[in-house]
Amino acid sequence: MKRTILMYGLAMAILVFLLEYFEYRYLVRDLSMELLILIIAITFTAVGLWTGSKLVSPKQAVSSFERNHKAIAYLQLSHRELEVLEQVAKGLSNKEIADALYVSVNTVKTHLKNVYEKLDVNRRTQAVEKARELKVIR
Amino acid sequence: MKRTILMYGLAMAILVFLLEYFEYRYLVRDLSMELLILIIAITFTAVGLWTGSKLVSPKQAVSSFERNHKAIAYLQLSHRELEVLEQVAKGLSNKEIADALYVSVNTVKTHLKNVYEKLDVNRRTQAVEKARELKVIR
DNA sequence: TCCAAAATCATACTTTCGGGTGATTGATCT
DNA sequence: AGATCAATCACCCGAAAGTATGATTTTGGA
Repeated sequence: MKRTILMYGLAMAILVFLLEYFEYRYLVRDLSMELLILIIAITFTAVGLWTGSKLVSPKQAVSSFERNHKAIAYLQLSHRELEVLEQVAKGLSNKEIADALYVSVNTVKTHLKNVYEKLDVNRRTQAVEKARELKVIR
Repeated sequence: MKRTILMYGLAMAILVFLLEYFEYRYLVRDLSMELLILIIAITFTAVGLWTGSKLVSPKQAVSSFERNHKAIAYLQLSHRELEVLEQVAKGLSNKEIADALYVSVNTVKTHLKNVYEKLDVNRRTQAVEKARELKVIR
């Protein structure tokens, strides 16, 4: 980002210098003033476009998921509850989650029960829905 | 898109004209040649940036969801099955889906059974997962 | 018009979920 | 030392979800 801006500054300085020096000194008598301006205009439009694309494209390239820690804190979701919720989102059954986390099914159920309460839902599908909306899970 | 390009062409023509006419005719003796070039360069860099943002931003502004009709066709998902799947993704229960679509719970179950088979899963949560991956549902 | 696919519903059965209640353990804070 | 909370597990029960099988009606094309 900063680098792009620096690059732009540098490129612009060089271009100004080159245009000034070469075109002004040697071409100004051969080329018409209109044509010179046109060339400069096109050149810097291109520079602007290029710079713009450099500045903008990273934003859309990154698949943006930033976990909403504020929401998690607000909802008072514990670490374990969050883990279980993530497994649910992957489509696992309680049994599978239990095996994955090395706990009993009953523990998974207890965690899920708490999650449902905190998210104010009463089904795993709704919990996943809501957690996604709140950017609590991917 | 086409409009933006047209706008750019028009703006550029006007700017070239203005710069040519006013600055060249009246300022060229007051301003140094270097300064004139600098002004033009900055102006068209700005134009380039603006145009670039106009051309690029729509892509990222639109929350891109294009239903993958090929996947639907490949999976042989019927219209009704897709509808049920969408309701499931919203977190509704079979009963709620039945009410929403004016059919019996048994019908919903039958549709879901077919969906599971076609998606090669055996739970609603997995079905939603997979359907999302395949861009079959939002 | 006829056929195949889609849509509908039913019945029966098994498994999974969700809700309720209660209990133990370990860590942290006061 | 006592209070608090996260994490763990158990048992029960009813509701929901999923499986299997079969049947009827609609409907869109050949």
